[in-house]
Amino acid sequence: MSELADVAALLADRTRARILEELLGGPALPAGALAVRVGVAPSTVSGHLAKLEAAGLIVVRRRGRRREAELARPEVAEALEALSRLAPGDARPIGLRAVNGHAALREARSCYDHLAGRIGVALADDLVARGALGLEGGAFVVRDSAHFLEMYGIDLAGLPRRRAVVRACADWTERRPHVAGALGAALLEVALARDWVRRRDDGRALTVTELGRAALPAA
Amino acid sequence: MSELADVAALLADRTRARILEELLGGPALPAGALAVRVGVAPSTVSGHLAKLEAAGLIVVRRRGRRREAELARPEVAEALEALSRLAPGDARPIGLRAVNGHAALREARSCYDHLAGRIGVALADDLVARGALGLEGGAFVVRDSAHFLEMYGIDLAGLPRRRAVVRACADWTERRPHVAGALGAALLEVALARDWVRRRDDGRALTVTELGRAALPAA
DNA sequence: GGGACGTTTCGGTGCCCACCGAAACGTCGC
DNA sequence: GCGACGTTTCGGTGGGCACCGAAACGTCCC
Repeated sequence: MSELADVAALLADRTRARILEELLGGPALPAGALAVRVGVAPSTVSGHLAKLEAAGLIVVRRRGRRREAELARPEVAEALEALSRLAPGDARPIGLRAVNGHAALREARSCYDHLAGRIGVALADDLVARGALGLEGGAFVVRDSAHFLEMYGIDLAGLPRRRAVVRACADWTERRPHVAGALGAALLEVALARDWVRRRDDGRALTVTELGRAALPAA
Repeated sequence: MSELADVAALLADRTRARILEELLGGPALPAGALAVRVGVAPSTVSGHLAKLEAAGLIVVRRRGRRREAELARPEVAEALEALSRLAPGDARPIGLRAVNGHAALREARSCYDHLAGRIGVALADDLVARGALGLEGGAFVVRDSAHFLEMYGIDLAGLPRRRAVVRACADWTERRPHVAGALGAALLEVALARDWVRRRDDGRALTVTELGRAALPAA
């Protein structure tokens, strides 16, 4: 009964919540770096990561002598955002206030592992306009004409099948769907690799480069 | 810092989680009834309700000598559902398993205060088809031709303005948007008043009556 | 192989909080 | 008014858990 409380208990600890918020930024982080960022001993972080992994909220990859943690699935990011919408400081009537101080976040940001913000929404619109995607009742479907994406080095057939290939994700600031799922992650990778956008070191915000302004449909 | 953990802590207690799950069913419940349902002393429930109210998760109305609690806003229900999607038993690949035992829930159920399930989705589709609503990028907008709803005793102008008049709510079992917000709540009220659907006493599941099968677009 | 580095395990300490019962408070009905 | 009922406040008890430091473990680099 009430597994809900068990999951919530994992997020109820300040340190674990901070860890997950750091992971929300996108890139996988090793335990030691997390310890510095949230200001606790490495041993403490280690214990937390073990619990989060056991619960399936994060996955931990061995990478050399360090172990990098990242969110396990998009639902985790969605739950985190749904919870922060309940926070007292978040009583914005129509959805801005908290973001106003962060203009960069409105322009372009990564939502877990895919593009969000105005750029993300514009990209989704563009893919629909080009016929690559269809929007059917709030969910995206891939259309045959999506093959032009292979131009960007995205192999649709080769995308991991563990998650929905494409999924609509209601954007936080724009209140419009953008492309999440494996395709969304692949698109963000392409944008980073081609230097259209760059991660700002503080986490989830992205900077659109000159190159990106020329290449991306929204600029 | 990290208000997320504070909110999560409210949901992390088994008893409080049970209380909120009961409230998810829809109707407001007095403290004593909650005590019986979750199996703790009334004094314990009283303490929990005070905390939940202080945090703005529920509102408590005085009604005679009893105090009835209900969820404060749709975001609370959304966060609860987002969290239960993380529960270990909920590892359904494409979104069924947990509901399979509850065929009634798939057919029609109330999601916080509006119609959901197959009926709820069909209703939303129907309203779009009739031109009452438009679906613009994942959010519903009210169109002029929505006036025919007044036939059902729904006064669009008289709906409370505190919340979005109409809002798309991604349905749990159907993965399709249905009508939430004040209009969604009003529609559920109409359906209950005209005996198209009846609440089953166990909470959120609804039964579609013969009358409803004739009147509702989906049957 | 040896030493540095990142990570984990373990024991011990301390705090926070859910629970109940008893008593006080407020409301309803006669 | 006076009981009955629903609810709240308060003190005391108990359990669970986050935290750290020290030591063990595994991996990389020279």
